[in-house]
Order: sequence, then C-alpha cells, then structure tokens
Amino acid sequence: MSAFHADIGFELGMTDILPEPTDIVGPAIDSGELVAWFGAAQRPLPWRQPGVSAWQILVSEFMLQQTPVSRVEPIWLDWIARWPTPSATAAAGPADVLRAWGKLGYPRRAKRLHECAVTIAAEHDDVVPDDVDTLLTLPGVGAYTARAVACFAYGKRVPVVDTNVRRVLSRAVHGRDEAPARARDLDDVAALLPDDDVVAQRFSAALMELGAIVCTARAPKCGLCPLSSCGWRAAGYPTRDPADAPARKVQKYAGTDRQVRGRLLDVLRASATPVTRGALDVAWLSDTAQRDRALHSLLVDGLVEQTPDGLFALAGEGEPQEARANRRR
DNA sequence: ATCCGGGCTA
DNA sequence: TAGCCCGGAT
Repeated sequence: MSAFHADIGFELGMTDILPEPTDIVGPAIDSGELVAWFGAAQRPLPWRQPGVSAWQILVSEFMLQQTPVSRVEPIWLDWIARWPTPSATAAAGPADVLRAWGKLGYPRRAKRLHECAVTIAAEHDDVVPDDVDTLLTLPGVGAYTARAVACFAYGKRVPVVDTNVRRVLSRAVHGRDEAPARARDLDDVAALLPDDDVVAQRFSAALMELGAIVCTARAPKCGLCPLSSCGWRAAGYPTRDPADAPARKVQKYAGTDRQVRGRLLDVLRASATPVTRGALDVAWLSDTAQRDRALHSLLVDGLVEQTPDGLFALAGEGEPQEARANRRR
C-alpha cells in the first residue's frame, strides 16, 4: 500500500484521535489572545446567533462552500425561515430548492443539500449527526464541513481546517506565505487546539475569522493582527518563491461551460413550466457545441430533466412532492 | 482582467 | 492529486 493510501486510512479511521508529531517549527498560537480578539472583533453572522440549530448551521456551511459571506447571508435567512428542519427541506421539491438557491453558484451544492436533508430525515430521525465519521457519509459533506458542524453546532473538540485556517497556520506557525492542502493539516491544527472543549470551539472559530478578516490572502491587515507572535512577521513577510512554487492556476469563468450552465439554469429558474429546447438555445448562441455540452452536463448532474414530451425543466419540477400532496388535501 | 473557495471524480 | 464546478467583488 502506498503512503498516500496509508494517510487516507489514518484520516478516515482516527479522526478523533490526538495528534501525531507534526513539523510545526514556528511559535504556537496563543489561544488566549486569539479568542479574546474574536470576542471583540467577530462579525455578527446570523448563523452564529444563539438558538440556531445544527441543521441551520449545516445549511450555512453548504452555502459558504466556495461562496463569500455577503452573498450567503440573505439567501440563508430566507432559506431557514422557509425550511427550518431537514424534513421540511426534504418535503420540498428539488426544483424549489434549486430556485431558492438562486445565483449562489455551484448548484450541485443545492442538490446535495436537498439529498442531505432527505438522508437525515429518513435515516437519522431528522437530527443532524454529531460525530465526524457519520457526517462524512452525508452527500455534499466533506472533511471541512463535517468538522465544522461537529465543532460549531455540537461543540466537539475537532480540528476545523478550511482555506483560511490553512493560510493563518502557514504564515503564523510555519512562517511561509503559501498554504497548499496537506494531509497533515488536520494534525497541525489538532496539535494547537486548546484542551478545553469550549475554548477549542472558540479557537477554531477565531482562527477562521482571523483568516477571513485580518490574515487575508491578498492584502493582509497585519496592523490589526492580535497575535503577539507570528512566524511570517518574524521572517520578514517572505513571499512565495515563484521558482519552486508556480502560482496556482486561476480558474476562468467568462466563456466557460460553467457560465453557460449558469445561463441555462437562469432560463429554467425563471419558468414555472417546462421550456422548449429553443428557449434554452437562445440563452447561448455563440457556441452551439458548448451549449449542448453544458445542457448535457446539467442533465447528467441531475439538475435538469427532460419531460416525456421533450421539454426541459428543473429536476423534480413535475414530480408529485409530498408538500403538494398535503396542499391538495 | 483577476481573485476567492470545498467536494467530488477519475 | 489535477481539474471541474459558479458568480459577485475588486
């Protein structure tokens, strides 16, 4: 078995076990000063308010995958008012879910969130699981989201590693301004986690918040940083060596299949009834092969479906959903 | 025009 | 581990 597979085995099987030795060489992060800063500086995000349920926190984490807070906030507020529980979400049709997702982007997330709601309602008694290994079995829940829910919704002392945390650790602890994902990231953070459950939860939230509003990727506000000790500052803010670490490729958007998919979904979201192929075709005229490819991928992803008479609609649009059945009674 | 981000598949 | 998925901000 390769080292790669050995690492995966470790990660899946021992997620709650404590740290292997890491290669942390820089100063540890002072949890006291970080958590104190968090208490004063954190943004008042709606999913951090008291009384927000585990499901509602999970919904926020789905929406925050790849998407900035400012765009998520209004959608999340409407969403949880409309579908406050997994079973309420499951009872909605996938098409309504896709519409409510609006233009948040990556609509496969909306579909997975709906599938996740169906699974939790059907197999977990409408209660979001509280352990990482069970959370990882849910559709759309990966290493980050599983630990974020375990930590922020249930107060579990588990390392939560997103791109913000990775960047803060890379700078403050390792003294480098680069943060490629590594198999040891989880161990690195586990090693820094305060012993107390409650403090550990605050510490993880604070680490993410620091990366989000101070230790930002492009223009870090080091003047506002609460850390008295930072390896990156100590090293003189070194920049990445372009020779051994070429800048990561930036994903294009304009003119890509992704943009075409967005245009096609716009048409379907706007229509309460199935549309003709022609109505979709006019949404992208410049490259017909690309348009066909995009439509095909939406069908494969299960976001769009074709009706028996050859029209196109959002997935599940015509299905008899439980909610509609109830309304008819 | 470039930046930003987690899950999944192959 | 590379490459795909979105759209708004800057």
